[in-house]
Amino acid sequence: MSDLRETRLEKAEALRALGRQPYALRFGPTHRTAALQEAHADLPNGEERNLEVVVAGRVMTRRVMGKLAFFTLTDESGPIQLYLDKATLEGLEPGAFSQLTTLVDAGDLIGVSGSLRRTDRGELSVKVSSWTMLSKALQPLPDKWHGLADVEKRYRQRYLDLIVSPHTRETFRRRALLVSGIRRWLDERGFLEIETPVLQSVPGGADARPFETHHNALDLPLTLRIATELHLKRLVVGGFERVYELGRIFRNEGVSTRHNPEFTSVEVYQAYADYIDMMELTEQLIAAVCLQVCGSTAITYQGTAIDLAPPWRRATMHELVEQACGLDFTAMASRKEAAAAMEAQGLQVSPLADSVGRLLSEAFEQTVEANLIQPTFVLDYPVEISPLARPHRSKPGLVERFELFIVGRETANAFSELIDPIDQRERLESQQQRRAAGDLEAQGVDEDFLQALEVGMPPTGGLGIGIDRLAMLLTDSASIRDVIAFPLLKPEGRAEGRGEGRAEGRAALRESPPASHDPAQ
RNA sequence: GGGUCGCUAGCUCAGCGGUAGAGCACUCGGCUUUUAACCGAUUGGUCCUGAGUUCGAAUCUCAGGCGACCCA
Repeated sequence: MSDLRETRLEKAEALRALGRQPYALRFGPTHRTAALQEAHADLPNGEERNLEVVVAGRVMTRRVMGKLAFFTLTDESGPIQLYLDKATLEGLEPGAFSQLTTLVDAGDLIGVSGSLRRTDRGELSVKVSSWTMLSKALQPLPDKWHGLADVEKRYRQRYLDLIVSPHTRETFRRRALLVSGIRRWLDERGFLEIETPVLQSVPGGADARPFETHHNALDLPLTLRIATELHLKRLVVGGFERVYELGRIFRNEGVSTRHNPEFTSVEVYQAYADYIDMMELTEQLIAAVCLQVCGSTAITYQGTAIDLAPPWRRATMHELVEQACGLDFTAMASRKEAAAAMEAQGLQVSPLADSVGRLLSEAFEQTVEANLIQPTFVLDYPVEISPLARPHRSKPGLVERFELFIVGRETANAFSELIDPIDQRERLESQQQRRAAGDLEAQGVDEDFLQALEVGMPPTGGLGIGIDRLAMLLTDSASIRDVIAFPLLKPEGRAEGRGEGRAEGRAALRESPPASHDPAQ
């Protein structure tokens, strides 16, 4: 409501009139609040410690009672109580107490200095002797007790969610630890992170529709990358034996609790390795970062206990499908036979699935996937759905590929990479035909990538891990939007009305005196 | 793409055909040990948007917007 905002603007002006700037330049806290809480846990109730501390943060709650007041101040590490005693504050500066209690609102950022005192009720507090306004908030905080319950508002105004929800802060803190932990683990093992282009002429490396954009100066249509795979492989051709890239991927797809159009992956390539090596790498890497982030490899996800201690279960797709629905796809001689068997089991058969291998994959999705709760490597995929993976060393029609499933979700995908340039060309051309036939997710032919393979690529193991899904797992988050700070949402319908409000606000600000921080003055 | 649910004060919510409500926040007054402080008074509304039904719509109907969840 603009009334609340007007009141706060008036308070900002009142501060200026008193010689207190509502927006400070800098401030030097001596401590974080959590460090104080920990270091002075032994301070008895009702006693004071003769130590000068300076803390800064956001005022979360105010309790004013005449000549004494208590505020809760929160910095990134957590809260601490401010003990505001009129006699102490006004001893140094007349009016300081009443200014503090009338011109500082919940939501403002302030800095205080004072000594430490534990109140009679046992709350460690900074007994404030002086205070500084650091940033005057014009908007009120959400309800201090209920917080921000509106899920949509939590996503649209994540800053509010972060201010009032410690749990949300912890989620993004853990995500940051996860990302840095993965990089550190790989760096320590000699992997180099090399950045590859986001803007590409030929999207490749995955089956997905890309976002399309345009380069003006070159008058060139471009797409945002749907994978980092083909460029990282070029780097392996170039002689880097261990490379990775952790970064943003863009796929022009729907939004769900498991999909955001932009998401984060890490792809890892190791020369002279195969998919067996990548399985080991995957479980070691994920177990290590889980231990760092969660303190244990035994975690709980949405009420289910998950054990990420290696080694993890390994089973072929054929075995898992047979166990789940009794269908032995190794015995299926034709698509027709496989389709009939699936329909007899009550499974859905898509007309787009034009081979035994694609039907196997559909049967897997329908009968197995959701039940793979504990970490499971699913091995040996049909070649038709794996155009970049090497043919299996002993199983015709299959490739050396695994996907990792945890809590029913695909979390990683890896191959013994296909390095035979002739085979690769045939596979991509076959993809191209599907594309021409209307499969918008089928890959195109990247001639430069094929050229690179012809120069000679060492046998290589490659791996991709979905960082967002891993973050969901390690933060016990039900939706991918809970682990993406600013998930994609449609613009609000009421944007016009709000825009007008903001325009008024800017105009109002311009009416205030000329900026005193102009260096020319 | 289909289904279910939601959208009312800054926040959290009630109201479900008859004057638009509560708690917190805000404003004012009181209060030197509170921590969802308390006590008293006041203020605050495009009931998501539009159309329809009706003497009368936040409430019923239809269409649309945004979101959540489930299914594909």
